[in-house]
Amino acid sequence: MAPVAAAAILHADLDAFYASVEQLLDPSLRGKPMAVGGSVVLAASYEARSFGVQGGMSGWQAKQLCPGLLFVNGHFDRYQQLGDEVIAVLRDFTPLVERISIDEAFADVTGSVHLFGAPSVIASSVRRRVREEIGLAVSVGVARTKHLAKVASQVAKPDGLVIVEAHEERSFLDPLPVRLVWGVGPASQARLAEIGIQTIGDLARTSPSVLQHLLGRGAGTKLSSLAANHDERPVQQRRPARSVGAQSALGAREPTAALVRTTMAYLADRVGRRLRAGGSAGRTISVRVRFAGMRSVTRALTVPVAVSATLTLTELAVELVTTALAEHPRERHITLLAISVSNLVAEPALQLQLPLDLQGDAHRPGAPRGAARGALDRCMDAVRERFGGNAVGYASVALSDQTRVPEAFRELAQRHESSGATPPADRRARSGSG
DNA sequence: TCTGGGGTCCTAGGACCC
DNA sequence: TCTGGGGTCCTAGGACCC
Repeated sequence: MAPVAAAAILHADLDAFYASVEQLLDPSLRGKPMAVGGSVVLAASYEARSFGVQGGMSGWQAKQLCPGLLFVNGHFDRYQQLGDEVIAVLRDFTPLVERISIDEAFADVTGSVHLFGAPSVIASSVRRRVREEIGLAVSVGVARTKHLAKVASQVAKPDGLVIVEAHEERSFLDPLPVRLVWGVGPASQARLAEIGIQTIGDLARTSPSVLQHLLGRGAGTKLSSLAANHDERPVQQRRPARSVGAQSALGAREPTAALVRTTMAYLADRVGRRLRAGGSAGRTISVRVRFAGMRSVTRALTVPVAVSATLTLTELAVELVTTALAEHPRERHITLLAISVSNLVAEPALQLQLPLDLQGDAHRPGAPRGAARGALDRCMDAVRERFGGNAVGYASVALSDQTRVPEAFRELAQRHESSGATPPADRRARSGSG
């Protein structure tokens, strides 16, 4: 009898993904400090990182650090496509692939060794194929658990492979900074530092009750078990989304009724479209209002029937935002509005919105009611699918001035839409808005 | 000049029911 | 009329991740 093979998990993480894709597409960018974005750095090449440029930084801050920094617009459709191709390479070795973002995935290759060789061989094959067939560098960590594999891939960057054998897990983890533990961010890191915890080894030597006291019961327990290297989470092929949201930064604006209505219509439209495209609807509608100084409040409402109709979402969201604003009368400006729909359920064949509409509030004359809303949405979705995302829209959305949102982010959010010619209807709407 | 957009999970308190 | 115990659902806020 052969011994039972130890579990082997790969974590594959593309290096500086957006920036690397841009360098792949445009050879003149290769070897140069460059970033995707403009007002904000979405991703920085390794050449830029050596100057201290990091994702999330403001564009101007990045320029201070690296005066020669080149900014390019993102090609988000290409990111999605190339990310998909990398995942497809992983799937050639095992069906057990858990994608956790556009550029990152776990693969359980425990059962694949008979076909493809040892985990280290598989990892090398993945890296070679991604390099040769797609043209990108991917770092890979290989270990017995997801957490170890993920830590290993971080250590492997850039363009490396780190294999953690079962007998060396402790010696691998102990000297690493706590920041590499999944779930330790700036806040936890600061709290841990206060009691002298710097490394994962320090963390592992700290009693769970101390960590629970410091970070809360849930976080403390989770951290203890990860640091003690007890990670039993399986690679899960697909988890359904638990929420769908959209947000829009506004600068500092006076929260007029018109601004709230227009922005929430725009956001509800995006969320509604994605819900319907995914065949789902949600019962809980949450909004977030951010005031100057990053203070923010959230308001949520759970309704008896799941909704996905744009107009219904808009009305509920406007009401929630209006309530939140009324409770903060001293705030002069808002800097962001957001909507999120959770408590998701698979959408029934027909929208069951009638009970909600019986509330009958907030309807403008001529606004579609009840089941008509679902029909209208489906109609507009179909037109958009054929003619592009801006072909039709609710008047208030088409007329809205949402151009403050950086182009890159909007393209990311709207990457499924065609970039073809702007239909006449849309031009009229825009020029009509003055 | 503090920053963009899309998510997940956890906690604490309250309402409500049995 | 008040008390005790237990469960579920909802809301608001926060930390964290990519």
